[in-house]
Amino acid sequence: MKILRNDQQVLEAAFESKEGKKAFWHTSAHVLAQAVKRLYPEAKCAIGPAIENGFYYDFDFGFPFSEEHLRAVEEKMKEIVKESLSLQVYEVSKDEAYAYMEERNESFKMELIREMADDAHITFYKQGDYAEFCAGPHIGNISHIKAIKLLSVAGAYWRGDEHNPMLTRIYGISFPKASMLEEYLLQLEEARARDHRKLGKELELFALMDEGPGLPFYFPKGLMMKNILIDYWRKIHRREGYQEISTPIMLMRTLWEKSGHWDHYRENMYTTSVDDTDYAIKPMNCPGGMLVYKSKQHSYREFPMRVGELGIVHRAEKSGTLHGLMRARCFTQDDAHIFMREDQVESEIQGVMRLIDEFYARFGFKYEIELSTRPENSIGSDEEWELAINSLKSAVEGVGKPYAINEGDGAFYGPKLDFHIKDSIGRTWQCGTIQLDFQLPQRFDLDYIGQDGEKHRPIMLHRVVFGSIDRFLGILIEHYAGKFPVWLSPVQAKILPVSDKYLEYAKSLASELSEKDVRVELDKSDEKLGYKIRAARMEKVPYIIVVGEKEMKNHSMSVRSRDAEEGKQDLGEMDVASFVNLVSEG
RNA sequence: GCCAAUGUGGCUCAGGGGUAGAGCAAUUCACUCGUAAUGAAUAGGCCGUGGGUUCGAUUCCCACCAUUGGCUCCA
Repeated sequence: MKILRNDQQVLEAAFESKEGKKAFWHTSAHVLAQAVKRLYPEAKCAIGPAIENGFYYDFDFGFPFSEEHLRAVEEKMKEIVKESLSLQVYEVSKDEAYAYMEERNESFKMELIREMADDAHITFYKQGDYAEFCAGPHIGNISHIKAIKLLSVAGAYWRGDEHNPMLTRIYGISFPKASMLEEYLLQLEEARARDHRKLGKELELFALMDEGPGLPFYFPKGLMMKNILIDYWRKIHRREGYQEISTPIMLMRTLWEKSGHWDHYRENMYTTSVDDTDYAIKPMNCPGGMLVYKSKQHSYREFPMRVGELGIVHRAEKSGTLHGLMRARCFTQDDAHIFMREDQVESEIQGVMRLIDEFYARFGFKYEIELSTRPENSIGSDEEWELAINSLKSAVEGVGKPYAINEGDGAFYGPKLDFHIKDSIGRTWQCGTIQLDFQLPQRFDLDYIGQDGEKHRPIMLHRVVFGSIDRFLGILIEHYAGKFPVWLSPVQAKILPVSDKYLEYAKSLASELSEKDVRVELDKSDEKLGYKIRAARMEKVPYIIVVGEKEMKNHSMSVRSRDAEEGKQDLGEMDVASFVNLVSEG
């Protein structure tokens, strides 16, 4: 066992744990507040917790807080840390605590204290001239904070409520070692290099234009990828017995009134009017799907009836929330509605779970499952909710997957299972969901003829696997950092003639490969081979094909793989058939 | 929607009250080339949009639009 020799080593060891980091960052947040109070005594402190990566503190400065102020605060923090102040802990009564904050005019702190029990003993942490009440824990001395970086300034509502005043939130991170900060900043850079908006532009996949905020334009390569994802989706869903429909992008107001969207979702819908009739562009596919179901009578013999729709939906998301393909105003959902009898619910849910499992495995995604239960403002009877939650539970448990319960986070019309995928740099994204819905079948008065010859109401579930295909593509871009697997690459191979003399041969090779369904591109530029290779590598094309004198003579090609790091980039000379094989294996 | 920042050729960015600059990309010419950048030349911008201040604005001020980082929201 390693023997720890001094405080700093103990601290560094503690920093390895989640709790250790939390204490370290929480203390850093206090130092941040201390620095702010020294520079701007009039500033009011709100709250300042440790977060997953670092810490933040909310202040009311009473003036616009800029990047320059941020740098000044960071410098002040570094100064304070050098004072090597120890943290003192003591308890005071509620009245004493209140008096202390009142004296300093800390109105947010006062509000927090007012809400505490009258006989509460309030713990204070104090370092030098700065003290505040806090549950802790903290590190013993601020001198352990060897590296500090204040990362950004942001607005944040007091207590997270948009009706409250907006405070200035300062985000920062700190470490017990300077090298750890450097490493962290490198990681941030890596994440930025993967940003799907940056790669989307560089790889010519998609773009967002000023003329359509949140409305993505797909370029040929991006649409190629989207279509590949759709082809894969269709193949698997056909195999699983899904039918596919398409419903109009715009429908009359009366439909949306019936579905409840006109009342509950109006502010997110784009509307228009034609011949004095109101229309809405669909924010969801379900109501259209209901009309398709109702267009004929159904029998229990058709059940479970799985109806998919790759529907384009539009939602008027608030301007500040838009984020590339991840949060857009227009996207394609891979929806499906499954109509069934009560006794089919569990096995249908398991079927969807297997499908999701297969899909995510295709991309190497690990995922976690969350079960969201009844929220406060919900509709439906207790029995319905109980049945629905129990079916979801027993379905998940039957499959043997672990899951977390997210109490009260279900949709107002039913509980749901959410699938959170984890990408290659550890970030999680909510994609798939399975939701039971009692509301729409009722609102649309859906029925089927049962074995007993009577009419019954079907049970319906909504489900998506990709969620939004566009968003999923964005996640894939970041997950693979643009180095897509061969089957997903918009260009699988790029042909580089050694010089113009071999251009004709390169062209004939290109059409030969295209005929064999290899997505191939030809570099016609009059440049040296080294230049073309560099260009092709920056495009992250999986295979680079070089053709010159030798290849022309042998009717062959020299293939080089994108994976140069492992020293296996040169795959040597091969004929068309072997290359086509190689590509189809990838 | 709210807080803060940003907006300069296709891209990445510099500049700055007197009418704009680099690198890459593009085009042309020469070279016809064997595994990460051949050389030279040319062209390309109403400095996000609209107002204002000024003899003069891309630069300063205001409004708007879009983007970025957050908050809120995310049926």
